[in-house]
Amino acid sequence: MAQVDTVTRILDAAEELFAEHGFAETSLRTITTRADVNLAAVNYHFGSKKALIQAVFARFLGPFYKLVESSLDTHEKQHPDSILSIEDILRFVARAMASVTQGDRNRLAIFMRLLGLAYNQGQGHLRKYLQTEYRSLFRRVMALITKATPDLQPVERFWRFHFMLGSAAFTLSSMENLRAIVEHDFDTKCTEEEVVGYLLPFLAAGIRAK
Amino acid sequence: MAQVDTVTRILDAAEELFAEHGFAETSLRTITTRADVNLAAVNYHFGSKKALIQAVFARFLGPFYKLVESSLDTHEKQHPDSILSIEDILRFVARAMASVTQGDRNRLAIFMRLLGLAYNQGQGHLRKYLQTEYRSLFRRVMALITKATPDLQPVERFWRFHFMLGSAAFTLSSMENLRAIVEHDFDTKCTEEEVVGYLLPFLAAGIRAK
DNA sequence: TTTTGAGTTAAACGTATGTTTCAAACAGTT
DNA sequence: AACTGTTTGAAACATACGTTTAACTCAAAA
Repeated sequence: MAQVDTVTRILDAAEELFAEHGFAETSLRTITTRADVNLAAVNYHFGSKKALIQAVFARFLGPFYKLVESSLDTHEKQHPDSILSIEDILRFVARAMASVTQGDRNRLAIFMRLLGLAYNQGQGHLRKYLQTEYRSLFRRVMALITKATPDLQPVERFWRFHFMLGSAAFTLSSMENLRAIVEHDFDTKCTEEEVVGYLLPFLAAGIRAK
Repeated sequence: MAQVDTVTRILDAAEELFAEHGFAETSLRTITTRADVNLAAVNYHFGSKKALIQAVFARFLGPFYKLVESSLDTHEKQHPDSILSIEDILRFVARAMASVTQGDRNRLAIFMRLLGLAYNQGQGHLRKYLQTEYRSLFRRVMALITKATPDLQPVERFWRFHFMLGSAAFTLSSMENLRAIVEHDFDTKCTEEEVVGYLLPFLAAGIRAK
C-alpha cells in the first residue's frame, strides 16, 4: 500500500477534473497523471471509466445518504408527530451536505456540479444509477415535502421540487464564478454560508407559491 | 445549392444530436450522417467542431436577443412610465424563447443546455462568446428586475436572479428526462407550455421571498 | 527459502475522433 | 463550349482515447 491509497488518489483527482471539465472531456490519462498513478490503475481497481464515475458519485452520496437518513430518524423519534416545514427540510439536507463536504471548500461546488452533470449529460446511465440507488431517500424527502405542502397537486410538486434542485445545482456549482462577479460588481465578498442563506428562503417561497 | 442548404441541414442535425447526447458525445460523423452530408462539409462550412457548436448557438441567440429587445422597445414606447412586474418580465423572456424555438422541444432544451454549459464550464469557449454577446441585454433585464423589486438588496437580488436562471436552465435542459419520469410516475403527460406555466410562478414567488 | 498473489509498470492494441487532402462535380459567366 | 470559383466526395492522416497485455515488484504466507 502506498503513502496514500491509490484508489483514493484516483478518486480525488477524478472528482476535481470531472467537476472542472465534465465526464467525456476528462480522459483517464489526465486523471492518472494528476493522481500520479499508472494509467492501467483505473481499469485494474475500478474496471472501467463508467465504473470510476459511479465510484466518484458513491463516495459523496453514500455518506450524504446515511447522514440525511439518520438525522431524520433521530428527529422523528424525538418529535414523533411533528410536521416539518419546507425550511426545516431544506435545513436538514443543507446540513448533511455541509457536513459531507466539510474540510474542502470547493467540495460543495464539486458535489453540485457532478449532480448537475449527472442529470443532463451522457446517455443517462448516471441518472439511472442515482434513481435506483437513492430512490428510498428521494421518496422519504418527497413525502416530507408533500406533508409540508398539502395543497399542491402532485405533478406540480414534482416540478417545483426539480426547480429547487436546479437552482441549487446550477448556482452552487458555479459559485466560484458568481462570487467573483459579486466581488467585482458589488465590491462585497460572499461566504458559502451566506449564499446558502440566500438560497433557502428563495426555494421555500418558490415551492409555496400562490 | 442543394434541395435544402447543406449548412442548414448540418445545423439541424447538430442541434438535435447535441441536445440528445451532449457536445463531446456527438461526433461529426454522426452529425454528417444524419444530415446526409459529406463528413468534410462541417470543416468546410464552419471551420471546426467548436465553430459549429457556436453556430448552433448563434442561430438561437441572434433572434432571441432581437426579439426580447424589440418587444421591450415597443412596450416602453406604448407605456413609457410603467413598471413591469416580475411576472411581466418573465413573460417577455418566455414569449421570446417560445417564439424562437417555435414549438420544437429539443430546441428549447439545447438552448438551455448551452446556456448552462456556457455559464459554469470554467474556461469554455462558449462563456466568453455568451458574455460579450449578451451583456447589454442582461443589463437591461436586470434593470427591469431592479425596478420590480425595489426593496431587495443588490447583492441578494443578484443571487436570486441566478437562482431563477438556474431553475430554468437546469429544468428545461433536462425536460425530456423529467417529462418521461412524470409520465411514468404520475401517468400524465406534460406539455412544454405547462412546465413553463409551473415555472414562472415559482420563480416570481422566489424572487419576492420574505 | 521458496511460493504466492495482489499491485504496479511500460508498452501495445484497436478503435474513434477531428481534420486535411485533392480530385471530381457543379453552377454561373463569358 | 470553355473557363472559373465554389462545393462535394472518398480517402487518408494524425492523434487521442479506453482498454488489455505481460513482465515485474515486493511483502507476507508456507
